[in-house]
Amino acid sequence: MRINIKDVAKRAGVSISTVSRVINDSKAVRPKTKAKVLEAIEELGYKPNAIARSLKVRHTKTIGIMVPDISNQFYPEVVRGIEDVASMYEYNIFLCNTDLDSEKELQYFDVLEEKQVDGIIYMGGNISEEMGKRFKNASAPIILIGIDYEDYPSVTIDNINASKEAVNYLISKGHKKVGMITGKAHDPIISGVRKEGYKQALEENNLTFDESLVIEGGNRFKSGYEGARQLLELPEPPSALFISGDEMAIGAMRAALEMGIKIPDELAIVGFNNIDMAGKVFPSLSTIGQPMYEMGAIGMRVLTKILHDEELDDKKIVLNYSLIERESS
Amino acid sequence: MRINIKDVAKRAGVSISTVSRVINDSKAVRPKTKAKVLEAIEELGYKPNAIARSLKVRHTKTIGIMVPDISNQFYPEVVRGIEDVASMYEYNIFLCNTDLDSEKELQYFDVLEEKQVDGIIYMGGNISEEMGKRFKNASAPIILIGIDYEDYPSVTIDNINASKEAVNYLISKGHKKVGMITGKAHDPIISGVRKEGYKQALEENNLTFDESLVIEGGNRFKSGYEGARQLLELPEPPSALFISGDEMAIGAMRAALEMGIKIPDELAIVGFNNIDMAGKVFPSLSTIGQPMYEMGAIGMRVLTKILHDEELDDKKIVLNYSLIERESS
DNA sequence: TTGTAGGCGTTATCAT
DNA sequence: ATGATAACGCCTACAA
Repeated sequence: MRINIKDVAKRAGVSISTVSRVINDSKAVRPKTKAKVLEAIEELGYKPNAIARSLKVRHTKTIGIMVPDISNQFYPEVVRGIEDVASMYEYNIFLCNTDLDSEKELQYFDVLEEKQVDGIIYMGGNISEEMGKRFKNASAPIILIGIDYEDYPSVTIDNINASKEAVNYLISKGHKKVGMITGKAHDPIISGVRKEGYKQALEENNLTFDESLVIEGGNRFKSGYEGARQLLELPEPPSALFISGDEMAIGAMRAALEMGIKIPDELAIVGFNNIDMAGKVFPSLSTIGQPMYEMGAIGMRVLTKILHDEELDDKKIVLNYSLIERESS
Repeated sequence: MRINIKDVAKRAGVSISTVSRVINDSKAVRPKTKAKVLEAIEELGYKPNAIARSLKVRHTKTIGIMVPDISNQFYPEVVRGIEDVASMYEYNIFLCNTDLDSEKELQYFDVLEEKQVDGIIYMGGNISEEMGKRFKNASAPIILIGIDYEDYPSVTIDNINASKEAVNYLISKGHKKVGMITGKAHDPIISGVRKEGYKQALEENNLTFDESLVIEGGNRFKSGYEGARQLLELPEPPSALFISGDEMAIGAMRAALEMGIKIPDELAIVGFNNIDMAGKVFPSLSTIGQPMYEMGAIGMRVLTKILHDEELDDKKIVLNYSLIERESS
């Protein structure tokens, strides 16, 4: 049987209140009795029950994080960032994989609230209407990472300018025909916004946008591979590819290599995200770097500020991206 | 103010017990009153407080998972496996990154217990003495993944035979001089056991073990890169490398490629783990495949069995590894 | 079928 | 400086 505060009170010959006082070291308690209590705790191997405590104090020191898929390259880094600062402030994290499935999202959101998390960090493609309602009625503060929505605090990068810069860069290298592989069509940022940046860059450079040069991918290696094959088998294939996800970009490189197309001489590629592997593959991948760890860390940091009623100088944080030139371009 | 069971009781004009009964749909409750209650719940947007519930029922439907580093290639997969089956059984997971630091491990273990997790899944290099004590006194069942210890349930692969098979394979390809890059020296499995397999294979093939051909790495890309350079610059460099981690192996490939050494013609490499990227890099990496997702899923499955007092036919589960031949060998 | 009340392990207020 | 005691929100005998 798990032992509780009462047991140690008895053992130490004091009341449970003083035991409580020493474990929270609140108020003054005579050194001598404190010692007695500590001793009892030690002997009994007592550990306070955080659940009971939470019920009383009305917070749990835990936060929930909703992420599409932790096994997807992009997220472990940001989750790590979150967890590092969470643990600094003594929060634990519930990890929830939503697979971008709005049913799952809703469910997780509910249990997170039932479990009385102090805050929620949300990552995902887009916020469904139903989810929006949940957000509105949420009893815990919500932070968005990688996405923006209404007036919730968020940390993002400027995806549109990042994309524009990527394809501008490709164009500046002399490419007249640059193709693109996006994410799933319904994803407003990986597909929507980044494609918009791509279009704008083309326009600014007086190149015509050609729908047949952009392929809808699925964010994973395979769709990059297949997308690239499709593009590269065109009668007049593009000489450069902007791909809105590194894993897809690596798939695309693979396709090119297999087709005997030389990178970067015959085909230049720039990806997006700067996942860990981007710098490690051969040839290494040029890409737009998102500061993933920082996005997580900063997101969690603003959450702690909200939780501790600290002043928030900016609800909408947009971090710097960077164009990382490597061997693929 | 968060609304509670009392509020809905009042609203529905019933007692809190009947409300409790409908939300747990235990016992019979007249359809009509049930409807009333449901309606009240709906109107009020009531969500049961799982903390209060946990305090009463003495379990939390959450488990803790301790992992060295979620941003390290190997773990996201297994965590995903864990989470998938956890969510099937309606458990949530606390994710803790220990960095293999025993201080952190101890701390996390304590808060996990204070937060009354129903079980703990532990992954890590080795179990310190202090940690062993914690295990012994733990009030929650513990499952080990990727490591074995005393009589705790564990799911692993046969690392020694896996390693042996890897280098046997290399030798069968005609290599007489095969080097190795291990993990950190103190890690009993990534360094200890896998190195042992390497030695045994050498021995079985009447090749002499040469300490200067094995380098202690650090599990990451960089140490693979540096280790390979070191080995490859030897007057008589090995023609094959067995590397006890794919990320290091990819680093090693990189080093070779930069040195103008052709893979696999001049240097064959086989790694360990079969991380996601192993099949995606160029050239693709031959490796020992650990069923990472399954290890997580199965580990969690046995935990649920323990939690539900189901029969456990085997405490020590060892899964099949597989030698995956790709382009690097 | 429904309601009353005690208790889960704490914290915090109010006495002492 | 310390001790009783009433919550916190829920579940569950037991009673009605």
